[in-house]
Amino acid sequence: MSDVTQTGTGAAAQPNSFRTIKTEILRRIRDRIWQPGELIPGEEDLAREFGCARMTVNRALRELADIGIVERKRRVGTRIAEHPLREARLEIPVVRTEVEARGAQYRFSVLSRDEVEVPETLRARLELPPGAPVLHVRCLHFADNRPWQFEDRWINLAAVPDIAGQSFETVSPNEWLVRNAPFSEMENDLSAAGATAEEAEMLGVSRGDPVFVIERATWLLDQPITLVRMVHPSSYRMISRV
Amino acid sequence: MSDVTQTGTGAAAQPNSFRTIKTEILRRIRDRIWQPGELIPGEEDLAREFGCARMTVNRALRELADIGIVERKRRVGTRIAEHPLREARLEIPVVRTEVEARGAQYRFSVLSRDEVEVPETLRARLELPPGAPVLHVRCLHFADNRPWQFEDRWINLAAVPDIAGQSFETVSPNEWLVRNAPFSEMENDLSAAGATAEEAEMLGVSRGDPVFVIERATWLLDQPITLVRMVHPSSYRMISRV
DNA sequence: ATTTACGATATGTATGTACATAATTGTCAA
DNA sequence: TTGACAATTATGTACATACATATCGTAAAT
Repeated sequence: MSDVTQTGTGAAAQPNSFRTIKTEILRRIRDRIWQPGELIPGEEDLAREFGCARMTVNRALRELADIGIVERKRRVGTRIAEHPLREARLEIPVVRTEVEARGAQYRFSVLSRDEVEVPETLRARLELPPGAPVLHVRCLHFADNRPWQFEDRWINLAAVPDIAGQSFETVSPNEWLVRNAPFSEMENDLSAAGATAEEAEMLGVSRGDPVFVIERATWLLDQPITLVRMVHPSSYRMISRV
Repeated sequence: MSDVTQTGTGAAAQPNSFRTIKTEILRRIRDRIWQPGELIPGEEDLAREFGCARMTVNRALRELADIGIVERKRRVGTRIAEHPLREARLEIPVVRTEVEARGAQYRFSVLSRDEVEVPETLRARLELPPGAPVLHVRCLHFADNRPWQFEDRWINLAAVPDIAGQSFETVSPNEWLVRNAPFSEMENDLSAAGATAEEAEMLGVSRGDPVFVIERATWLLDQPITLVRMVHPSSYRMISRV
């Protein structure tokens, strides 16, 4: 949400833009004029105060509610959130980009590639019908020829039929999907675990050594796209700044 | 963004609500009617097609742009994003809330509490002047009496002087800070590691066992607030949905 | 050929009005 | 006292209109 856009011209910013109102409300919270938990004036009142339409105040408040700064209830009003719910934004980069951003040489290799019927264990997790065809791909990604990520991915072929013809010689499944299969819902599960025998071998660590695991499932509306388990050696760090 | 709200009454949903349009657009993307990178019809056209006002289409498209599904440019139009959704939002909950949300009993104990001059190793990381007074607190958080998180925290006393008088008998440092020390910048570093001797003892695991580590630093503008290392046993999962 | 100016156009936003919906409050009856 | 129900009210959304703003293409000027 880039709210930094300005007029560009030397002209003063609109005094009654929803952005102005948003900022003013944030200021009043910061300066403790409105305390957490407190009920603030209604849209009509604010509109009168700021000399704008109720719709404008509505948009400002709605966007503040979207990011958890205020809480709104019909018939009740708008109140400053008690615990200004903080959230960090985690970037979800393409592996290649991530490796290259660290100045390392990127390389990947496809370990296996099978078109199969969805195993029962995955069926529930991905919300697929029994016997649905899926593509199972296992990849190893390298940074400067050292194992960076072991990727074990299942792709719903019904959702992404075009991928069946892909050889993944130059473009990794990860990158292909990012470019060709949009999704609207995503679930990420981050954890630490001990490396399984397979993971240990792939990553060049010992069995049971700590590894950083990202399990991600994506959907477009209700249609499952892919489920992937990405395992990194413990030197991996996931960093986010807000 | 809870877009699941429905009418509740048996009545059919408004055919021209911005939600309906949002869903229909997502459907067309899913069904490959509109491909990634493709320019879709303008707001006017869509409004005509759906039999609604342009404002309604505008809101649908704006919200889709907010979550990265489409990209919009003036004079150019709206196109399906090539690389949709590149970030996930991770909630940063209060430990107590997090534990209680899993239906477990929350308890914490303060292991140590010292006011000292900032150690040289931390000075650079926190961008503090040499000799700055800091509060060092170590806590153990429990879920149903099982160790949940080992917290090792450093607090910049210059930024949060009020905390010096806190005993942390009922309110944990974590919670106190969330409620009393707003911050504007945050840096999170997530990783997997092998438990140190101390961490292993605290968490009731073996030394070297995988643990999930969150290291977080926060600032208010340029002023450092706190640096904390939170260590969880490997059963811990950090989940985010988008 | 290159730069500048300008018009066309799609999105961005503000506004007033109207009605829908949820939740609280007050009223009345069992 | 309690429960049911209606009135009230703040937010939620739809719509038509008007104007603002960014940017592209093109034509004119250098």
